[in-house]
Amino acid sequence: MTDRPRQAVRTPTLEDVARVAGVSRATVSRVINGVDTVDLALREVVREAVAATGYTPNRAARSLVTKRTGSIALVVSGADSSSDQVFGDPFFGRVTGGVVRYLRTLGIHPALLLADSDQARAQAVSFVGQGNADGALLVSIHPADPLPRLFVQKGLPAVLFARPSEPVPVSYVDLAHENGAALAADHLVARGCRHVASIAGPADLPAAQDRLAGFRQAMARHGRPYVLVAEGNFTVESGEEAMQHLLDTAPGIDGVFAANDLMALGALRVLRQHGRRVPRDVAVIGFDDSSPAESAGLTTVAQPIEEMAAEMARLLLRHIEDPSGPPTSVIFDPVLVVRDTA
Amino acid sequence: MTDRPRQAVRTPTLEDVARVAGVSRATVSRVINGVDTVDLALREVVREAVAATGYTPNRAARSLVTKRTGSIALVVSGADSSSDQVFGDPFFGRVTGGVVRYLRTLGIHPALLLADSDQARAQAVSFVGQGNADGALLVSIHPADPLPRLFVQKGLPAVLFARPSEPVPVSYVDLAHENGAALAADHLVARGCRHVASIAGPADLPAAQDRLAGFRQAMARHGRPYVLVAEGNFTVESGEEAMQHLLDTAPGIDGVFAANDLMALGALRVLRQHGRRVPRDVAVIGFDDSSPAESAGLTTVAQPIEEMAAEMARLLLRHIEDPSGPPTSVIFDPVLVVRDTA
DNA sequence: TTGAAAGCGCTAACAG
DNA sequence: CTGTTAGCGCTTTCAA
Repeated sequence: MTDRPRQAVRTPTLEDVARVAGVSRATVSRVINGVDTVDLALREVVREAVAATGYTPNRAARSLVTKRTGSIALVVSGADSSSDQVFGDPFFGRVTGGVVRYLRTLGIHPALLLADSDQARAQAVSFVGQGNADGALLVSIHPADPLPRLFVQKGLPAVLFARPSEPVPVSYVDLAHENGAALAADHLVARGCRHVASIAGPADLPAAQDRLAGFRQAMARHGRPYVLVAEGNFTVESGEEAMQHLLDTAPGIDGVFAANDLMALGALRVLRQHGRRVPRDVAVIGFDDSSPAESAGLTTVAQPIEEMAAEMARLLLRHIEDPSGPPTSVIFDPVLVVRDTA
Repeated sequence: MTDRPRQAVRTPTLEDVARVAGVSRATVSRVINGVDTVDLALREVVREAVAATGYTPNRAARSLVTKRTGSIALVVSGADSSSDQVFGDPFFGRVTGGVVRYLRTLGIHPALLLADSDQARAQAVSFVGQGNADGALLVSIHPADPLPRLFVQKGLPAVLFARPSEPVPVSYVDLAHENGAALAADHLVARGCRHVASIAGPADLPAAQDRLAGFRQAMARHGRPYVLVAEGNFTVESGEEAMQHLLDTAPGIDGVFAANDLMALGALRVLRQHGRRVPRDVAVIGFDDSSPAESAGLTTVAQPIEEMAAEMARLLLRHIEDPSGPPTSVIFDPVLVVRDTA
């Protein structure tokens, strides 16, 4: 209690630990970094010294010599225009939550960037290019986002959420969209639906195409090679129009699979306007398990977003660890969430 | 085209710039950092050398000597339990967006932390305590969050969104809740409402209290010193119950101000169940301008969240710049968004 | 006004 | 297996 340091408490350094432990700085460094060529006894001594001094590595100093920052960037890439509310989007929210929760177990906290213009994209690239982060997690709303390519071209470690629409040699996590659609198909058939249709998403979206293909294949397996399809653009309105069109074409429809929840919700509305009871007359299944789906009681196909986000981070860390490793993709299986509409 | 460097392109350092400019490292450093004791001519020479080399400061090296990181933490502090979806919350989304957009103009990208447990809070504190960030932006869902105090106790720069429920000597931005409530009161009165009631928020929430007080005061100014009040807890259900209670007590009600949108939505539902037409029979105003309010066409009081977020960042940066400055608060004025319900 | 030199705290050869 | 030594790239006295 008598000999406090004269000045404001100086953060302990390696030097201090070394002195307390009676070894050299290098040895302490080795112990800290888990190099296993250190005598077991010394290891213990050092550990105690670390505890005694309350030492924590200085990241700047370490970073200066290792050329690594130990942190990563989470780049959220909305559409260039309507990106006003990107961060409020529950999808981004869940991805972000998954990433943050996983990374903090490793003591790392991602830097958040928004890439909603060419300038912002350039900024994001140079942010990690200049070594402010060791790599980037890229979460785009648009599969044709130019950002992935920019990172790959500079040789910067990056991992995407969802396969890009144009092939880029980069790691990503994605959903087995076909399987999700198959889940919906199986459920509809099991319910006894005999006249099943699908509201598909935009043709330029890989995910939308996969969902449609998966649905068709599954229906074919059930002996229904032909499926009536109307195309929407993932909005509620387009879902309404598509449903209207479907009804005009085939009034006897008793099952609908929409490629996303919003369109399913639109379909629901039109169906009810036409006096169809859901699910009794017509069963409806969406995709995404978004929050409107939940509040509307929509049966839907869910993706394990948080797990996918964590895996994304894991992949990136591995890439940073071993930059020569090949691009990898990890595909997750969806789950059917049965609620009131099917 | 002939003399490329033999190895992978080395990032240019101060040394390189100095050589090109024909001056010392120190001079370049001075120019970079805007020290104005440098000869104008030299200044120009250095600038050209910087441009020629494509130099960018190495943050780790700079940080090592200045003891500053040049980055800040954005700590999102949900309730300890139900924080599953914090990042999906549109409120956090807007705050985050505002912060990110403002900071990126300064080339800084916040590290995102989630403080949803004592351990996570400790981690957040030590993250900035150990110099991984120069300060923290604290966005709590709960005004009694212990986090602000933890930061203040350690003397770490922090700025809050919203005044804490217990006084803590810390800077914050907040809304003039009273004024917002007054806006609602004025609007109701101007519409001709004669029997006005309010659904208040939880009594332990400063904001809720301010809203109620502001509403009462404004009504008093309009010669209506007495206002019927029912208390809710900011959920839709509590809004329903409160409205039911209000209707039981005073069936002649023709105007309702709810302390948040969710309760207003609940009120709306009950009102309609009872055959009241809105806004003809009863006018309803909410608070927050949340997205459900928008989709429901609810008239509501909006806060300029993005601007508040930007100001929060500005305050923090100023604090980091001058740690001796006193805590400051900046209060923003709300705006009435008139939609269909009043 | 400018340069030389020290040193921030750490890791990584390289000897021993 | 351990210690010595040399920097990583930058800012900042201190002299000149």
